[in-house]
Amino acid sequence: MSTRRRVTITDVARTAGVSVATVSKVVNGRYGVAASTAERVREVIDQLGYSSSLVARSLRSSRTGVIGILVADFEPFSAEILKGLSAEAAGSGYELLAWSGFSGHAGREGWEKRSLNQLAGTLIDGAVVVTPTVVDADAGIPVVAVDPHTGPSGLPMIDSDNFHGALVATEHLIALGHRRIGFLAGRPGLQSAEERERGYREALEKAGIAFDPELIRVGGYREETADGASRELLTLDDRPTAVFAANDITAIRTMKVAVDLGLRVPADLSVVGFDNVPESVLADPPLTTIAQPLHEMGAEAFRLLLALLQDRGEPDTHVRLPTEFIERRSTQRPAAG
Amino acid sequence: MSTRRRVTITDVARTAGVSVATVSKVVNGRYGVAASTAERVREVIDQLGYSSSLVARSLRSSRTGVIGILVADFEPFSAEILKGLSAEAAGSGYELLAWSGFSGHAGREGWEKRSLNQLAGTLIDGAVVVTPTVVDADAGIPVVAVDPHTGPSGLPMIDSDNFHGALVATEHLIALGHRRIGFLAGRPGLQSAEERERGYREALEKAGIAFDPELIRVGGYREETADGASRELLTLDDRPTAVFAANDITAIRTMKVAVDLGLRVPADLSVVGFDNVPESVLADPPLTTIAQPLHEMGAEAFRLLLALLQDRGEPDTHVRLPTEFIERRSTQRPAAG
DNA sequence: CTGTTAGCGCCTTCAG
DNA sequence: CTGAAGGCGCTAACAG
Repeated sequence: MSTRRRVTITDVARTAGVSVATVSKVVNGRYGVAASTAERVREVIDQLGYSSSLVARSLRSSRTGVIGILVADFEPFSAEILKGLSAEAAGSGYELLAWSGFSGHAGREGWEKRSLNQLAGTLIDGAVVVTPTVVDADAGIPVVAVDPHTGPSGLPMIDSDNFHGALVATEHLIALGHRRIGFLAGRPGLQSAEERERGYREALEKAGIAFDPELIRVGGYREETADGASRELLTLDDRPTAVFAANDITAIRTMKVAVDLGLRVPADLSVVGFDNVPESVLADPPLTTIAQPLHEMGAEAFRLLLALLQDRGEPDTHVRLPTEFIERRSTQRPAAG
Repeated sequence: MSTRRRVTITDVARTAGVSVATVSKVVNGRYGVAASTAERVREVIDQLGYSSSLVARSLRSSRTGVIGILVADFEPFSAEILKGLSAEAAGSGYELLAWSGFSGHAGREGWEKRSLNQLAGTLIDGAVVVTPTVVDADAGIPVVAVDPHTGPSGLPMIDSDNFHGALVATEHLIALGHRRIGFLAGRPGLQSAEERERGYREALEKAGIAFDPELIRVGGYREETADGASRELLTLDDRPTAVFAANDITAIRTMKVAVDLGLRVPADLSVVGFDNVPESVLADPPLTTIAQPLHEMGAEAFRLLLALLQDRGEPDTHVRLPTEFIERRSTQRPAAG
């Protein structure tokens, strides 16, 4: 397949009969090159189709003009963040490099740190890390976290009002008449996961419903981890009549599991999600959920990072965006009133 | 912000009291290092949080284990391709690097070639290019194109049955009773854009409806370019009662423009899109469209590229996937029967 | 104005 | 078993 080698600056220099330094100057528009020489070099560049290697260039010079978006996976949540960020970055002069650091690696653990180490300082000038559980406070470059882990990270961060959203979601189910409400928890260690659980508990308490630890299972935000958990929940002797899943993906998964078990949604089981990723509308039935302004979160992350890169803006900023309740068709009154 | 420098192999070597070569061997699991030394080095690595720089590594060795997905932008279409590709790539041993090569650059022209040149040979082992209009036939690495430009490229490619999809979309409008049907064309140069126009014309001809060049405007697949075009279409003296837009994004945009002009969709204007990106369901009203199997296309692109990387598989493969008609609520019979 | 020199961080011979 | 040396493609000083 790959017969021809990549054309390097050396090839251009040789063909044009000048030194590599001269070519470099022409490419970067530095002064100190005769117009005629520059012209000839440019011709050769066009003819050979040369373009400087990002890798070599970034190894040498500290600034690359590239911003990294580090995600575990390209799933619906990170994809929406990416869209929002991309729209905001257009015309900023920065190129975007989205990196999926998880794929193939043994442990899901520490992908954020590993990815950051691999790219920071050389390839990228700054990074936005999506749902990190561990991050180096100081990676050597500005870093902004979207929906990060619990506890102080020292990182500027963007998230949404997870507690309030979860409260509203659970209150919606309670208002419908549900009393046994299951909770499919998120990824342990993530702040959003904890806040959503807190919102769930708070709503229960406010309504005077006793908290039953049996009704909480860890869905982990991911399809693969949600199946077993929701199955456990739905096969309890006294199974819940409603489930609040900590994100849409696992909520949709729960609906699938319910159907497999012969339950109808929402007739036999109400389900509420969180995020409002596009997939939630496509689900059957369309999912009632709590919307996070994902595009706005991506855009805000970019703005924050840009401020950091330009040495303005507080490093300990915390931007919290509001959530919104979206009622669709996966919830209704419980069968037995 | 960036106080501490990135930790390099030299730091590890110095701390562990060995040479960089030894550290390199430990990292890459090469033989020829005493167990005790290796152990000590590993400890230092953990302690310092070292991880080899992708840039430096890839500059030196030809293989990086990274696959690039080159897009102009992270918009709904490429995001779906990305999701499908990512799911397929999980566990393959390859890391994914999605690169948005357009942002900030002067000309939209030639982003594919530029991006490929910048990354190929150094950073990535292979690439999937999404909707390229120009590509170097031989970039030095295996390349797969998704929904590429017109004419022979010499590249393995994935697309869907654009002609048939467009035919079905237009026939749907005709069957509803529409006679003046506008077409909002796609990005010139892309094969999909041409095929969709061909399908539109073919349907008209089969139905014995005279083709009116006034009813075709170029939407260019993008929001920014679609606004003016659809406005022109909808303000014609004898305006169309239905519009078939070459993709969902511009179809949704057309609905917005229609509303701005005081038209109701679908009562006064029917609209059909193409792609079935998640946004089409979220639109108001939900968009009738032609579905492309976007996730499958991404997955297939990865499979093809993998085959190429492993020196199996034909370089001139062309995978064409079927489309599917999805009726939602943006189309109905024309008002005046 | 142009070429030479010295690395950026890493990996790979090749000696010790 | 370990370390020193060279070079990947490029840029920034510094000579000429």
